[in-house]
Order: sequence, then structure tokens, then C-alpha cells
Amino acid sequence: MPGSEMSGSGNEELILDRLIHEPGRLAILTVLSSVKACDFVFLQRATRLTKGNLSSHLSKLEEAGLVEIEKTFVHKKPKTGVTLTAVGRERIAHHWDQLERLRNFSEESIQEPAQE
Amino acid sequence: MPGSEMSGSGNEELILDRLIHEPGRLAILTVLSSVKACDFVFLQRATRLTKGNLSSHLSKLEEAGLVEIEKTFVHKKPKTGVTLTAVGRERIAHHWDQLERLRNFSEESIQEPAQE
DNA sequence: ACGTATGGTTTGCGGCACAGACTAGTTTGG
DNA sequence: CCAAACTAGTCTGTGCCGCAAACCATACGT
Repeated sequence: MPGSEMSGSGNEELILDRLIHEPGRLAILTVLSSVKACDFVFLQRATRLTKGNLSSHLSKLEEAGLVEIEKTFVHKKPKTGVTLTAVGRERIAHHWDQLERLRNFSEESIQEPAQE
Repeated sequence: MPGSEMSGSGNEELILDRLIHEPGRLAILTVLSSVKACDFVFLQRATRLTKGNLSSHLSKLEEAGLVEIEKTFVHKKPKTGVTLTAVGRERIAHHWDQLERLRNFSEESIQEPAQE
């Protein structure tokens, strides 16, 4: 569980969630957030990930409660549907936020140590 | 906003350079790009990385030619100066670009495979 | 029945981030 | 003068995790 470490007065530092930051996952989540729902094969095409890779990423995202996986059969073939949960949607948005914050890093709390 | 045309063909996107994408390094590079030059201790304060961590990240960045390290002595104490190289500056800018592109991912080349 | 295609999971390996131990030198204090 | 303590940084071990190949299951063509 992400314990709240807010001992740092001033800059609430860039806690870039590795789970989300990981390129593969970032891609998955980004795709998901623009197409509400899709399936495994679509995701694979979209992200260019290998099956195995995609599969394990999806497992992690599911475990973390960021996506929901629903397995069904369509035309007698397995179909793995994936949807972003509310939490997931929030987390990814937050992540983009953090990134932007990092990018605009400037006036942020750090001063040149005046010693010298 | 640069009205950049994405040459519709195969989306070659998603080439998120792990070297740069890594949070620690992303932080370092971002700091560097806003303060042209600084030293080890400053970077450590700014990024909240541990010494060891920062040290190894810097080595990698140097190896990759993204930063330049210059060791001197100031007041008889070692001082490790760090500067972003031209390449580094370009690469980080490009990375932010890629991220933005990913974020705005939408109309991108992927269509629902119409076959069924 | 067999080969091939589709859809997905599990496994093993390799790379790498992380932080704590270590080095090197300097200042302080007794 | 010697020793603790502090500063500045590097090195090393460990564990996690991304990666894709191997594998499994089912469906379809002939």
C-alpha cells in the first residue's frame, strides 16, 4: 500500500508511480483511457507489445485494481475484455499531472545552497 | 503547440527511451535543463535520490553522453560538477515530446480490426 | 486425424534500480 | 598528534521486474 510519506514540507516530490510509469503500462493505460473498453488483441496491436508482455502487464494492472479483465467467448474464441476502472482513470490522470509538474519544474522549492 | 503532423503510417511512437524515462534520471535531466549547471550535492537535494543512486545514474548518463561530469576541488573538498550536453538537452526535449504525443494519443493509426 | 491459426499464460533469464557498506579526505576536539 | 565525526562520492549485493520464447488450449481447414 502506498503509505503517505509527507514528511517533506515544501516540495511534495515527484512520486512517479513505477507501476504506471513503465512504458508498456503507460501505453496500455493511455490507450484504454481513449477507448473506454477494448480487448487483448486490440491492445496488442495498439501497443506493439508481445502477447506475453501484454499479458503480464495486464495481470499487474488488474492486481493493482487499475483495470478490469473480463473473459468471455465470442464466436467460440476466447476474448479478454479490458476496461479502465475509476481508480485507474484517476491514477493515470494523476500521473500525467505529476509528469507535467516535473516538466515545469522551476520555481520549485529548491534553492542553490547559498553556502560558498 | 507545434501542429506536428504525425505521418499517419505505422505508428512508430512509443519509443520511450528507458535511459531517460527512468524516474531518477528524468528528474536529474529535468533539473539540469533548468539550471544549466550544478553539482552533486545540489542534485541530490533536488532529486531526493540517495548518493549511491544518484552516483550510478550520473555515471550512466555520462556514459551515454547526456551529461558531462567535471571533478574539481573547492575549499579542499571534492566537487562534482554536472552539465547537460547538447545531445542531452536534445534527447530530453525529444522525450517530453514523445510523452506528449503518447498522451494525446487518439486518432492515431489504430483502428478496430474490422474483421470478424 | 493432423497441421495450422488464434488467443493467451507461464517460465527463465538478464538487466538494472536501489541503498547500504566502503573509501578518501577534512575538520574538530582533547 | 591522534581520533572521532563530517563531507563527498563510489562500489557492491540483492531483489525485483520487464522481456520474449516456450507452452497450453481451442477452433478450423482438408
